[in-house]
Amino acid sequence: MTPLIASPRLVDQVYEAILSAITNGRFDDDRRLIQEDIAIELGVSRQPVQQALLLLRSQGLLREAPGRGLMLAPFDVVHMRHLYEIRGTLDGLATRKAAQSSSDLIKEGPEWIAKGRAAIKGGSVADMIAADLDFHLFLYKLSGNPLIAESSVTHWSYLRRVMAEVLMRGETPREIWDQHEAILNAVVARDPDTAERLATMHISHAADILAERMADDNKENFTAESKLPT
Amino acid sequence: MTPLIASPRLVDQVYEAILSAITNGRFDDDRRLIQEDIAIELGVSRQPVQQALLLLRSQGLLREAPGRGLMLAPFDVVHMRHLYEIRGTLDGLATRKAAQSSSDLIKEGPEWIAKGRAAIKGGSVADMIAADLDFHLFLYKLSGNPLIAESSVTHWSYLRRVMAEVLMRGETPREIWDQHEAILNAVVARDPDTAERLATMHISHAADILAERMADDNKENFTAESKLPT
DNA sequence: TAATAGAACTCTGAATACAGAGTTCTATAT
DNA sequence: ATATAGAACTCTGTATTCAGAGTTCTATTA
Repeated sequence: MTPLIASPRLVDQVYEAILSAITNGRFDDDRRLIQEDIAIELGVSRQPVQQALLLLRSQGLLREAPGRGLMLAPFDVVHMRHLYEIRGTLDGLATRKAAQSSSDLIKEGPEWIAKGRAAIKGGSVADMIAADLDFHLFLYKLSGNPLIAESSVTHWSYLRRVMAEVLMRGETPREIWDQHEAILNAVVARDPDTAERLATMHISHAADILAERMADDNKENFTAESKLPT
Repeated sequence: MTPLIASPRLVDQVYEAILSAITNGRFDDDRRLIQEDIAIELGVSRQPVQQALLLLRSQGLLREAPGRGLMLAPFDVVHMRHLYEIRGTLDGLATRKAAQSSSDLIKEGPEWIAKGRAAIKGGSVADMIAADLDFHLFLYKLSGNPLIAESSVTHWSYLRRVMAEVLMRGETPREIWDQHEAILNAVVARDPDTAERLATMHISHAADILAERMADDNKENFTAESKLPT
């Protein structure tokens, strides 16, 4: 009695396709996204592609290229920090509210933790990111405010890209899942203050790690400066 | 040396046109938005209209109508509360950061307050809403995190509609601008804790007012229940 | 050899055309 | 008078076409 409206809309599929191509690093940083190329590759007309790109651009994932067309929005440490600042407060709110709620859903918590640890053992970056996202979405859902998850969609599509790039090299910080577990415990214990505090700390810790890594391989991969047209 | 790329894109203009039509209450709650009608009215083809609607829908302002086409997303007290919950934390963050920053912009503060008070005296609802938005945007800018303003765009396009509907009847709560002034003072005094606290309180106060008003003229104007297809 | 006019090309945004899903209307049968 | 088959209509999503802005290439000239 819930779904009712399936969405076989081409736009949505194209949107997903492009998004996953981006997060999987299948686009070079300086490569321009040409409507027609994508259309041909996906076997559709330019129309739905154009709309999907419009959406992606409105979410800040793509930028107007100086000359012509669109390209990936360059990401730099500053921008990442800004993103995490917002996510920090939003996650704090979500976790606080989760600790105040009394949903049955809470029982699923340990499962998500287990999955996360398994992903780390497994070694697939994509799986790790997915598990991380899943855990946070779980908290959002628990919060009872559906808009939190909705707002974070944009952030995550961006973060997935950063995380992918960063986790690819260097080992994954294992303590992340200890922190997740601590957060979960605070939620289960119905301790909103602690839960919020832990969540906020967790996010800022994650931001620090990313910043450090980004600083490391700065020269090769992260070009923050916009090459001005001469 | 900044703008360079003007955007004579039709989509943007159509987007703005529809948005302002919505916030000005020029659409009945149950009226469906027909691409072709809008296109004709604006003297463009369906293409840019469709894209603008896509954007609007992706921001939650429009909903797929059960039968056919799009209609205004129904708003109810619960949804409004969720919105304000997020805005509360975001505004709290912005204000805290504003109090920590040391921008010259702060000097503009009193101007915005004056404008707000003038708007209330003037009596135009649109002006009041604009002034309110302007003040908060001012705080966002002061925060130094551009993403805060960006995230709140969606919220505001929704809020404008609620506020318009609600402020139209009943007098405008005058204390709002006293609160704004108090917030500004805390920011000027470089007192992040107080600033954040005041901002959060301000938002939750505003939410209470809206909720009360919405409850009042509930039966006529605010249809929260989704008429299930029989 | 270096600079430049302009031809050819690329790519986008917008308009128009087309096909299909779902709704409403109408006329017939009970 | 009411129910119903199906014709006609509405509106959407997608494809195709068109026009223009900006770029790149080429050939001519100083």
